[in-house]
Amino acid sequence: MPVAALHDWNLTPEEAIALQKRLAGSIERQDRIDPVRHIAGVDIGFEEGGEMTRAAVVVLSWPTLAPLEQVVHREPTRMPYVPGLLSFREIPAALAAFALLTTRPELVMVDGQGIAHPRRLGVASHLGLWLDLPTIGVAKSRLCGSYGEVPEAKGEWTPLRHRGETIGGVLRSRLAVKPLYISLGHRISLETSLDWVVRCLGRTKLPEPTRLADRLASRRDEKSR
DNA sequence: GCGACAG
DNA sequence: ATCTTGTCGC
Repeated sequence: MPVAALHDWNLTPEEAIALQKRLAGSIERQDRIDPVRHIAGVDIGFEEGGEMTRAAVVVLSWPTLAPLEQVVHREPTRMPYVPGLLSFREIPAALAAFALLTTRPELVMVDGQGIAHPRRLGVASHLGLWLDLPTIGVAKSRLCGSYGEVPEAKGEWTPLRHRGETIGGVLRSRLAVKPLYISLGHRISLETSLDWVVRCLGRTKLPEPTRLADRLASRRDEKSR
């Protein structure tokens, strides 16, 4: 169910932190999710030295992984970058991009952390609460937590732990390449999250939904259409 | 007190 | 995140 106060973006860092702690308590982590026919990949980045925020969303069909729809949205950035508060900087643009979609996906993969966050509310979790959809955090680097060696074979993973909890999995998505940091965002379990990421892997490091969103976002010349 | 620190 | 060319390798 929707959570109140998610839409407040004019917060002091202290207020944002307090809000994160409260919202983290609403994250659901069930094993089973509804039947999946559409998977969205989300990538949020910045341009013009951070002045502009750009959100790209690609919807793929499952199980073919064929892209069905894609949108890009740009808007002025409202918040500075503060480690741990990234979602407040990125989500406004992501929501605007989602509003442009005609398809409502059953599963969303987001570039960034889910609950693998100091207060268990990374951008994937925050977005999942807002959209009330199952989300998975697919990060290319670590925010917090520690882990042991990750086996070399594709699909292998090691738990990412923080303050006595398992907050995610460090996944070898491709041989001889730096691993991905996978964590549940909302309405899904870690195991199911890892399953879906592995199932969406092609020949590259990133799963198809995130990879296509990344690629779409970096095509600098085109506007949303 | 000293680092670390998603995008 | 972004600024940026070529280059090594499957």
